[in-house]
Amino acid sequence: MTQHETKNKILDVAEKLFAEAGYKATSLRAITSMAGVNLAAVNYHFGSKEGLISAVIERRLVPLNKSRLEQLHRVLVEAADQSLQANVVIRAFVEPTLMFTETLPSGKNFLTLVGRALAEPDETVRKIFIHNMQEVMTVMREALGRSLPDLPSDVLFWRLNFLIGALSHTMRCIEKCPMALEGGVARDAASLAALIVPFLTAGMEAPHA
Amino acid sequence: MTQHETKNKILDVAEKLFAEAGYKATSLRAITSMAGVNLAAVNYHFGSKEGLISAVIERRLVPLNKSRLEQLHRVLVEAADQSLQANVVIRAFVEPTLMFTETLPSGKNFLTLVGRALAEPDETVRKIFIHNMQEVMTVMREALGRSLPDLPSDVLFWRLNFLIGALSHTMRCIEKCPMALEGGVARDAASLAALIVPFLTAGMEAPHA
DNA sequence: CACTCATTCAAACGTTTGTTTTAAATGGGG
DNA sequence: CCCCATTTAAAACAAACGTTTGAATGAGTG
Repeated sequence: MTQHETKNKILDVAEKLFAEAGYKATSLRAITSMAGVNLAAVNYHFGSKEGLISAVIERRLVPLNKSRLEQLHRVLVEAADQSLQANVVIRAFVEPTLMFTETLPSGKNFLTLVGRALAEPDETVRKIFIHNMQEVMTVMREALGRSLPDLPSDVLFWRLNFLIGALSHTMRCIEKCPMALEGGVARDAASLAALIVPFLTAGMEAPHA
Repeated sequence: MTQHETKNKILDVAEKLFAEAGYKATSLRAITSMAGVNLAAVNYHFGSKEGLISAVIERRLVPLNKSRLEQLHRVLVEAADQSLQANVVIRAFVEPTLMFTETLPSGKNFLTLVGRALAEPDETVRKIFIHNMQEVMTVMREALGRSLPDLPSDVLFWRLNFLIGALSHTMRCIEKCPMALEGGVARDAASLAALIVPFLTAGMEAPHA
């Protein structure tokens, strides 16, 4: 097995097991044995378990955020002179996110993993995630601010948090909805995006006291 | 130290440490040493670590859900003949939740803990939480359905999930917002509720395709 | 006082964890 | 062909984990 194959096999299995059982509860022995590689390979290639989770997250989050930034910059340029609509900004952020499940076979695993990152008690994981989200969050905030010029800064801040909360919960629900009430119909990523964008847009545009 | 004191001291410390570091990463030794009790006391009084987290959650979640159900039943009765407004239903659910921080000194710890429950990778914790949420979620769904009679069942289902996601993220943000962008102003529970209710109401009432 | 029994205690149990260290085998690129 | 990064197997490491045990404690009761 070549170096490239070994590293990728570890990343694939780790992504799957981290998504299923969480970072803390997944042992390196479970990962390496399922990947069919030696236990020492993780420390050899990634330095530590922390290096592994970092690599697992960044392997997919960097391209995803690149895609989100492209979409955001596109709608910002297209609306350079005209008014920028909130639903356009929100769609630019949400669609690359949810569509990620269909870009890769392991897309659902990754969305589960990263959708849990903000709620992760382990500071290690949270810091890796937040560090990678800094830029796109700043741009997102500016874009939303431009589309909602009458919204006070701190109201915008909290509504952006509500948006992030709703979206990250939805990302976790794609693989398996934890609260499945009877009659909860599964949705593909596209129709889920079509459902959540109007919800978030209305919330962002809601009147405030 | 009486039995009552021992059990409560363990519950208080466990609530705090579980909120800070999560269920898996918090050891019984850390809990018992901080509580000033013997290590074996946990297994003696709660049977197991799982029994402890169950007791920690239910000690506060049962009264909280009782309060939420009271509010929901109240608004359902008051609007028995007239039309039921979505913002009234949402406020009946959200306000007891966020106000919980001011009912008890450890309210923020508990909200952090339970706000993370749905994202918890450990199936044990998730099942305890979901089991305790079943009834109030059913009532909440019925109430929202009555206030939004034109909303298809599966759209209501997903929007309720968006609501839960936004609220649970907010619950975790009360103690410490993980994504703190510059200019993020802290809010007390009351003004946070006043911020999130219009957001969620507009989202629930948004037009759908 | 003696007895009871729930509670507390120190100590140890067996298991699992991440990590490191051996040494030998492997195999692709210069 | 040979070098060297890589892979492997095996073992050991110290540390931390949840749980169990059996003796000590001590307040309440007859």
